[in-house]
Amino acid sequence: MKPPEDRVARSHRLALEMVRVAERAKADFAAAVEPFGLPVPLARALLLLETPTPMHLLAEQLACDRSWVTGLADGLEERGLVKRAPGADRRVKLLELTPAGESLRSEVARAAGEGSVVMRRLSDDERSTLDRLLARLVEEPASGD
Amino acid sequence: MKPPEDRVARSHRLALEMVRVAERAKADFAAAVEPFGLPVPLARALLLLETPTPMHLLAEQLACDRSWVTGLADGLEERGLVKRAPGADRRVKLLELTPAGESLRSEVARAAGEGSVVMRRLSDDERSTLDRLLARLVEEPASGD
DNA sequence: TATTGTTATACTCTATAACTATA
DNA sequence: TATAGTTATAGAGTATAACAATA
Repeated sequence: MKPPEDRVARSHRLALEMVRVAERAKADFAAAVEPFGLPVPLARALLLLETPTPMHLLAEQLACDRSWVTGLADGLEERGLVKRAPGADRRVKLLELTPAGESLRSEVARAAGEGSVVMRRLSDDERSTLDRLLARLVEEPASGD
Repeated sequence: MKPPEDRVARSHRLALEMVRVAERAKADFAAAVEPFGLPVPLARALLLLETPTPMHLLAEQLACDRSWVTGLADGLEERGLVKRAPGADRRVKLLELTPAGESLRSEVARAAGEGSVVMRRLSDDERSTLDRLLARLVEEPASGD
């Protein structure tokens, strides 16, 4: 009865550490983005807008509600970074980066990558290993997981 | 100028995946804890109280403000899971598990471990590898990081 | 003066529900 | 009838500021 308990306890400890690292990653992101004067949720959205994107699809990518995206779009539009463009289906609005949005997006992407713990603390090999493990952890459950 | 950009972009992607996995881990924790009828923040605190702990130290372990700990202590006390005991320094209060708190704590710890993605998706070897990588990512920066 | 716990209040990120205009 | 975006409101999880007791 001891060995199974040990695996369980260790798994819990690792889960906690994953959360700690993620918090670190978020803090790094916030720090990397701060010089641009862009609130974090807006920066997250900006990075996803490499290509014109229907608002409901952005909601899906951010794993949030459509109503939250309305506010994000407002914020980005106020700053002149995106514009709402009509979609083929007239219910749909596309969020499309302005030239200012494009250039800010690439600056923010670079800063976010360079500022990340993953960049600063791991070697290329370690990044490959981590990549593989994370893929296991986020992959869709096969039938009956 | 291309290779460095690739490493940067990849690091950012990995950081995003860490966050996704952590969110998964949190959702797993919430699901594991839900049957106990204990709000998540209270469950997190409970798990840290293996031994009687000054409130300001719990705040440190949870990486939150002291004022938040007051509410957590209230919640745990209302449920009969901890009691506030006087410390040596009379400003300090120790949070100490009651017998009910002890037994619930070990049940919750088991459920949280068993419910975690890390437990369900990874082999023992993979857990060891992950452990090593996470340690690199959370370790204190050596002088001049 | 500095620190512990407390209280009241405010803030950030996000969800829910109800609305409108299309489909 | 169902879906896209909007609006107003509400909630969870936290921080901040000011305070009393103690060091």
